[in-house]
Amino acid sequence: MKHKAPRGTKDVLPTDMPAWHHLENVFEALCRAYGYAEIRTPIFEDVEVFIRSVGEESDVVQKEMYTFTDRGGRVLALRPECTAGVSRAFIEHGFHNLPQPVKLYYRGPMFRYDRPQAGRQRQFYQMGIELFGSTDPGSDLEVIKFTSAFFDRLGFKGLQLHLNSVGCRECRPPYQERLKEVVEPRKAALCPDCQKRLQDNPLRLLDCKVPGCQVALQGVPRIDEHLCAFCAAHFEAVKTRLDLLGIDYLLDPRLVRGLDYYTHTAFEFVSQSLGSQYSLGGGGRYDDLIEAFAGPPTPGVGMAVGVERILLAMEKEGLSLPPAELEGVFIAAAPAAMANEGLVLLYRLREAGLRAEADYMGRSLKAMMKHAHRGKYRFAVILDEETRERGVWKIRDMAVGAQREYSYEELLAYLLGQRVEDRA
RNA sequence: GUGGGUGUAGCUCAGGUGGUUAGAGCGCCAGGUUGUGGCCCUGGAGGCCGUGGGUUCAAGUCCCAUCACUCACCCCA
Repeated sequence: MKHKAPRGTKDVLPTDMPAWHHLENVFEALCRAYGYAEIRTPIFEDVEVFIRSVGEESDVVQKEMYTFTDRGGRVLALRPECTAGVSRAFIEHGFHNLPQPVKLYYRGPMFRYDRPQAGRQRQFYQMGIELFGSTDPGSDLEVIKFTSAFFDRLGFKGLQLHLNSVGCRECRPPYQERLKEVVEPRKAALCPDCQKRLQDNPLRLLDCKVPGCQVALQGVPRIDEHLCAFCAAHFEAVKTRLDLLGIDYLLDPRLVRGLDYYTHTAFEFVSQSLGSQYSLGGGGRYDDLIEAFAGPPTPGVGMAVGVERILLAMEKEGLSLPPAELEGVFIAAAPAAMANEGLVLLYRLREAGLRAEADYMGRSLKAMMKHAHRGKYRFAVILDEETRERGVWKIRDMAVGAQREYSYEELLAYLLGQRVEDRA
């Protein structure tokens, strides 16, 4: 084969679409209920947008970005996530002048240059929400509850919600210093990556999975024990609200998340059935992000879920989609009829918005019936020499096999008036 | 970026130690006594055996490279 989809990308085929649409429909129904409005931002931005938001030191920026220079010499990058772009748009369009909070949702492809694996692609789809303008713990709760409701409606059982607070610019730096001090003497026991992290981004030490590092880090100070008064109170308030709504969570002091803009609440929904790419979605609070873009200080909290990964998990857990209904009309007509009244009927039905199809392949009646069956059409209209002579139209209900004859007017009234719900 | 596994029809997979015209199931197409789907039966189409080199009289089979997928690391959706 000469050309294949580029490494780490996938075609989403017509047969995949029912599952995709199901996810999108469930997500958008929640957005409506929760009051989120859609925004679509460009698929690429100035690299700076991502460096400033996601973080210079993050893996995403360091080694996973698709960066390129356009013909005008602009340095751009395909978006590795969408919070940065949405935040940029928030400032650019003066959304801080709107009644707060401003609640936005998005969906679309993201790009990360990473080694592909099941559940990890170079182009993948995320759907996410952002709530700007409030520090109220209720807004953290809303975002988490939204995510949890989303997974519930898809039929997930047993997903785990990991929860942590990563502090704020008041309490995180002192904590990071403490961490450095404590870990420094044990430096020799750490993996090379962690030795580097100790310098650049000590928080990331915490979620290293190398066994040696975990041992070396035992008894290290926990961030949830070093939060400032504000952060501690905020975290408590979020937890209280989760309890109130009966949402189970697992406190995970090692949950750090790789995007540097997070402050306070960080959370992640984790699947047991997925191997190492187990995170189905996550998010948190980012109170300094808008300011980092030179916008007016504006807190925010948001989340994103990964479409392909959810689909994988649903398949593994045997979660079914709503069954496909029989729908529409297949016109099984002899050639002479199809050149005349069959053609007229076909477009009459289509103009009325019905799913209607006829044969272009010169099939026999038997083959057309089979085709109508496989194509999941509800009705077959059968036109042959005999029905033409008698001036009647045969219609067959494929669901039950019942068949009857109508005049043209009756047929139209039946198909258009009652749509396709009732039986022949 | 590091290490392991895999790569044969549209799909899921068979093809001991290299040996003629590469198979099955599903799907697709056609037919089963002059045109009515589902079940069943029969037949047909469809494969540069991922790609490129090499070894050999002979390679789907062995070797090397490359690409892709996959698992783990890493990272995260």
